[in-house]
This record gives sequence, C-alpha cells and structure tokens, in this order.
Amino acid sequence: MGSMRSTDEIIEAANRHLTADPIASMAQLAEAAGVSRATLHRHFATREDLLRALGEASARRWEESQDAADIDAAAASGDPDRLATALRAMLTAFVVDAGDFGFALTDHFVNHLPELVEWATRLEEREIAFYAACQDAGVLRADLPVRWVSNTVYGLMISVRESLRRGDVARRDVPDLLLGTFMTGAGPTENDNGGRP
Amino acid sequence: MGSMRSTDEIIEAANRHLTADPIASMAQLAEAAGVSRATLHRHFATREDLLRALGEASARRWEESQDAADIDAAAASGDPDRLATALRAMLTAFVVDAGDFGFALTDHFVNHLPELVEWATRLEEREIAFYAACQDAGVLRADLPVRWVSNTVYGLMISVRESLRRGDVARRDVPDLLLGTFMTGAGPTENDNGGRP
DNA sequence: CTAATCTGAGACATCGATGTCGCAAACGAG
DNA sequence: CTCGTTTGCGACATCGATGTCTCAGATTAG
Repeated sequence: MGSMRSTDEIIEAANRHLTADPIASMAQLAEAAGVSRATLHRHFATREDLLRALGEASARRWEESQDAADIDAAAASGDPDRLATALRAMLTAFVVDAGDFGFALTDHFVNHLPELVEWATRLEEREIAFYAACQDAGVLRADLPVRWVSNTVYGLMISVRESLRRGDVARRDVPDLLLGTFMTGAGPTENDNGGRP
Repeated sequence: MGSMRSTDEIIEAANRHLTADPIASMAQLAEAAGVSRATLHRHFATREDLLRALGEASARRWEESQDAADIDAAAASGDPDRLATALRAMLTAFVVDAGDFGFALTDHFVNHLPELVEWATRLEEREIAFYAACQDAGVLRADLPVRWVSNTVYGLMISVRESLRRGDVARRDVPDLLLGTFMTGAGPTENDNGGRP
C-alpha cells in the first residue's frame, strides 16, 4: 500500500534538484524524483505545499542542530568552556545543514511563507541569545552587535554552500575552515607573519 | 526629448523594489518606478532585458570597486602595506555595493544569464589573484584555500546586505564591522598588537 | 489468481504574467 | 499657440506553469 517513492524521497530529490536549478518547474522536479507529474501532485497538491515541506525540513534540521549543541543550557550556564564547545558543535552541524538545505537558505519563495518566517525568527532569536551569552562569557567578541554576529553566521553558511556546490574545497575541510574563519578571521595569525623569518 | 524618468532612474527604482520584493512582476516594477507598464516596456522590451541591465549595473559597480582599490597593481607590487590598503579599500567599497545591489547578489535569474556569469567569473578570478597575493605577502592567512577566502567575502556581502536591509546596524558602522570580522574574526581579541609582525 | 491500489500518460481548463498595439491626452520645445 | 513627441490606458493575443481529471496498465497484498 505504500508508495514506491516515499514523500521524503521526493522532498530530497526536489531539494537536490532545486539546489542546482532554483527555478525548476513542477514537471522538472517530478522528473528529477523519477515520478510522473500526476504522482508528484498526489504527494503535494500545490507547488507551495512542496516548497513549504522543504522549508519545514530545513527549519527542522536547523532546530535539531541547535538542540544537539544544547545551546540553551550552555547559554544558561554561562560557562565559557561549555559555550565554546556548544558553539563549535553548532557550527559544525550547520556545515552539513548548509550542504543539505542550501536551496532553502536563500530561496525567496520559501523565506516568504509566513509560518516559516515565524519559525525562522524564533530560531534566530534563540541563537542570538546564545551568541549574547558567548559574548558575556568572553567566547565571542563583545564589541560586535549580536545581530551582526548572527548575520555573519548566516552569510558564512552561504559561503559554505557555495564552496561545497562548486567543489572549491573538500567536504571534510569545511568545518575547520568555517570555525577558523569565524573565530579568528582571515587575517594573519600572530605566529604567522607571512613566511618571513 | 528625453524621458521624464530616465532609464537609469527606472533601473534604480526596480532595484530598490526588488530588494524588498524579489519576485515582483513587471507591473509592480512599473508602479514602483512611477511609470505605466507600457512605458516600462518602452525602456526594456522584456523582463530579461531589465534584469540584465540590473545585473550589468551591479557587475559594473563591482568592477569599479576593484578598480578604485587598484587591486591589480597592488597584487603585482607584492607590497604588504599596499595590499592591506587595497584590501581595506575594496571591502569598504563593497559595503556600499552590497547595500545598493543586494538584489543582484543572490537572484537566481540574474546569476544565470550567460554573459553575466562570464563577467562575474572574470571579476572573481581577478579578485582571487589579489587574495592570493595578499596571502603571499602575509596580509591574509596563507593556510586557507584562496577560493574559500573569496567565498567568505561573498557570504559576508550577504551578511552586510541583510544587516542593512533589516536595520540591525547603523550604516556607518558596517565597514568597520566587516573589516574587523573578516580580518580578525568574531572570537575574543586576546592580544591586540596593532599589526606588529 | 483476484481484487484493491498505485502509477503514468495524456487531455483539459485555468490562471497570471508577458509582450504588443492603437489611440487619446499630456507635455514640451519652438 | 502649435506641432511633434511621449505617456498612460485599456484591449488583445500568447505563453508557460499549474492543478484537475480520466483511464489503462502495472504492482502488490491476500
């Protein structure tokens, strides 16, 4: 009685295809999923339903990554070590998320659905509270507006997505690149004076 | 004999409106420009023409910012001071560009027009050569893949756009925030030695 | 095997956006 | 003021995508 291609498989195929071709039609998405257009509509009555499901999957993953890093408890604790660990864990998880849901990250239609906007706002505020705690504990610079920090992470997710999509860097290297760039920047490190003896 | 609303004014109005509503129709763009739909089509026969003009204006500004910072000469010189100055100048100019052309930065349609893709690729390669020179001179960390550096700047431009669009930070503060975040990261500044090698 | 269910293919109506055209009114240079 | 130009308005045809529907064939449970 179950479908050969589950709803989740269709979402995944659509997600993958939309990452490469963000303005693909329902017909193209059906083809990408290996099903007929009619069957696609049996799973998702409208295009909006499909995009919403995609956005919800993305938001769910985002939330799960926050949960897995336990950022609320870390923020409440105020412990620098714990905050630093949670920050590293969250950003590392985000790398995978950005690779898996890069499309939803910037798609105009998805980010315009009211329920998803609300959800995203909630997660963002939660994350901002975490960043603020990191600043208070000295894990992050306190002289940066916390919303700038949040937007920076968002922008770097897009950097990650592009780097993965274009194959500019190896997947396994990305977490360290992200962490390094976010925490200490792209400027020379103190021990590194550009190779001069 | 000139139109009341010049072509440039229409482009600017369209750009501004598309920043707020990225999926606006030609009718909405005409209204936003204070012009009838017919008149809009007298300036741009097709929607694609309008978007292309917008993308070209964006690419032109990008190129101008590279030119103004004189990144080619700086890269050729290999002089750390000159490279650092050029880098700061370019990124500062990019802040204005990201505010003015934030729409073209991520729009799927604009970024799929072949001629614009080619143009963007050229500018990107030019910029990458500059970053590589910065790495050689010790102005940027040499242990980061240069394309990662390039993608990081791209992502941070989106951070800038969002920060400006949502009013999270004052416009005048953005350049320093960008420079600071890009060069030294969001981690705590353990030891500020002001550029002493 | 049989029956229930799911799927693919195609036809169909609909809808919104696009692009074109003609004409009357407004405008501006002279 | 007058003439040539430009604009706005509305009508029109077109087009692609969407969503619905039917029916025949395939699949699978029992």
